[in-house]
Amino acid sequence: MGLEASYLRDLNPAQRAAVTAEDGPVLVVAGAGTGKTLTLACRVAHLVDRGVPPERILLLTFTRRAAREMLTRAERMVGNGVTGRVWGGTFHAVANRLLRAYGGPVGIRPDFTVMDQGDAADLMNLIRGELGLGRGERRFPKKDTLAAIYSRTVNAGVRLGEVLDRDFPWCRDAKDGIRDIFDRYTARKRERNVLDFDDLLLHWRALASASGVGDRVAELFEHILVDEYQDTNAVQADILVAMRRTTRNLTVVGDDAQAIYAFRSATVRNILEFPSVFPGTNVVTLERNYRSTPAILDVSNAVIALASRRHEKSLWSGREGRLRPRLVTCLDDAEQADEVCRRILAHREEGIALQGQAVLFRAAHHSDVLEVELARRNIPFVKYGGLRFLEAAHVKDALAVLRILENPRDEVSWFRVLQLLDGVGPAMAARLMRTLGVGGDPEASPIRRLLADPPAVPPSAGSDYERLRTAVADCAGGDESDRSDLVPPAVQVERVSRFLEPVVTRRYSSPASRMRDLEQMEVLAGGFVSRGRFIADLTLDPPVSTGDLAGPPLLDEDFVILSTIHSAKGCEWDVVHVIHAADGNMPSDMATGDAEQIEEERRLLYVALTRAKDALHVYFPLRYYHRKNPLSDRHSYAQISRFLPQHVQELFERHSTHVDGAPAEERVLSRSSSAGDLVEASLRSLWT
DNA sequence: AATATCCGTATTTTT
DNA sequence: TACGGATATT
Repeated sequence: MGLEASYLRDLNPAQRAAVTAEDGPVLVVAGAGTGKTLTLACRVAHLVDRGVPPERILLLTFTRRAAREMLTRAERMVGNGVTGRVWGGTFHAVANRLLRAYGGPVGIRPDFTVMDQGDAADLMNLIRGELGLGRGERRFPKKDTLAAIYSRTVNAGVRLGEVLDRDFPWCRDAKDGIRDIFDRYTARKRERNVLDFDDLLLHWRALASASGVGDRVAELFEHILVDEYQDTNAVQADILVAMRRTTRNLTVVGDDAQAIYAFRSATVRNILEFPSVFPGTNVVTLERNYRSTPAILDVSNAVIALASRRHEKSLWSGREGRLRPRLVTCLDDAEQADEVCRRILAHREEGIALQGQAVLFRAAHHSDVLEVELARRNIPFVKYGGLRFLEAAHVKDALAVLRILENPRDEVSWFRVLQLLDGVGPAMAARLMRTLGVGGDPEASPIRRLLADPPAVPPSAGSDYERLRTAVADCAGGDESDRSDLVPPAVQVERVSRFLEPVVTRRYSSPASRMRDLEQMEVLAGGFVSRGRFIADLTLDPPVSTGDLAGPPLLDEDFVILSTIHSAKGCEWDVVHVIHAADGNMPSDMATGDAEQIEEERRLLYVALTRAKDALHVYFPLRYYHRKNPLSDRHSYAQISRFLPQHVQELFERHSTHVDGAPAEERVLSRSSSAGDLVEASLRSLWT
């Protein structure tokens, strides 16, 4: 055995087997906290060490953040600056790059723009309106539903009828209309030179499967590595098969117990069937957990043990410590927020920085009350998941202006931009678009017409309109030919912000913080030389948070992470607080349709619990107020999550929040007015 | 008559 | 945030 790289010495035998596996297909089944990231990073380092050119390695991850992290770790191991040449990123980001470079032969123009989910929904809505659907006496699915049906249909490769029957039964009657919308939707994207997220995958598959160019693309890479394989869908699996037609060097890593993206058509079949799709697969299983204490692992194992499909591996902890996780019963959401804040501060007193702590929840709005409480106590936080930077209305407004400059045929963006003008609504916007020639003749130049021969607008819109024209003129480089790249993207964002400022002030609440977001956007744009690249990158890898209730934390400042469980995938913290562990929230009422959905919700709780290294707190509010009137005392009682039955609860240390010495259960009794169901509910919380 | 605007309500999870 | 429905404004 020759000189052994130092990074190999620190691995356990299973990890080392995965890292040093021979060429050919490798499946690494890696339980939570078993050093999966380390193993993958090591394998990249090992391949580079063995002489594989870094630019011939493709590392596919679930987020760009994950790719960056792994390549940084690999860089520390080999330390010669070459890992920067590895192709790393999400399936979507890599598709974007490959299609621009090699897509010609399959009919892709290199200057396509990328539409995100929201844009796709907007285009669906536009078409829905054109076809006059939804104006009849029967209800017709709304834009977000249409986008969801479409995405599910193409990603799962299942016929529309089946998708409707299985997942959207209430939309079955609208099938004909939906088909018409989908027809127009695909035609429209093609005309406008636009790809949505699903197209990126579909066209990559087509590109890789094509003869000729497909071979060239497949041969770009000697090795392909895929993280979070349990959360890939059928199209992504097809892409890998097509990309591995000449060499079979493919390493996939995943854990079927952590599959939480079935709603996006991901299927664990990809993992289960991998060895039969790629015969001769070397299967390595990682079962030793380095992350969590034994007590935390006991609870996590107990939760996943109840899954209907048994999982093969059982995690064991390599760590010390038997401090039990805490299960805390609270009176309500407010008291839960109060208690979480107290525990966060108590841990900080013990020396665990805020950065080492995270609060996890099922749905983005579950942290609303907590966010207010954190702000009140001046505890800084950053929220991941939920309303993102790109979903904020003012950011979409700015992006829409950039989009019409980039692609003057982008009618969705025109429609949005024109309605920003004071006194212009949908009808006036549509008329202006016709006058500018947005929808019609591909040769028409709406930008030129806007500058040279502007249509009349209502007096109220006058000053907005003039500022828009100034911004467009500045960004377009002052004449009709598109010399956009002469004006740096950051300057373009600044010009657009100037147009938007009065609009933002007039239309939105807290305009100051929104203008700060636009400044943030300007900073982001500073890293780009091309507007097109900036827009595509922003769409594929948006910044993760907005919310600045507690002020935007500076990089060197300490802050708590608030995150949806989905966004917490792959992360770990010293202390984890899981809130709203109530039935209806976990599992979500929205996901109790069939057994498979409920199983996914169970795995979601499992993912949340296994993020914790040293301490775990699970909180359960007893009562939920009805939304209608915050002043009224109308409320109902929750049950603890069905995934935490008695014998699992016994693995926790149980607590109730106390105020004036009375535990939450007793205060419910003393405060409540009507007896019967209240007594029953509060008693139930004692033994369920 | 066409639009704008206000208000209350419901909102899963993400590339 | 985005909708539906009601009312206000041009």
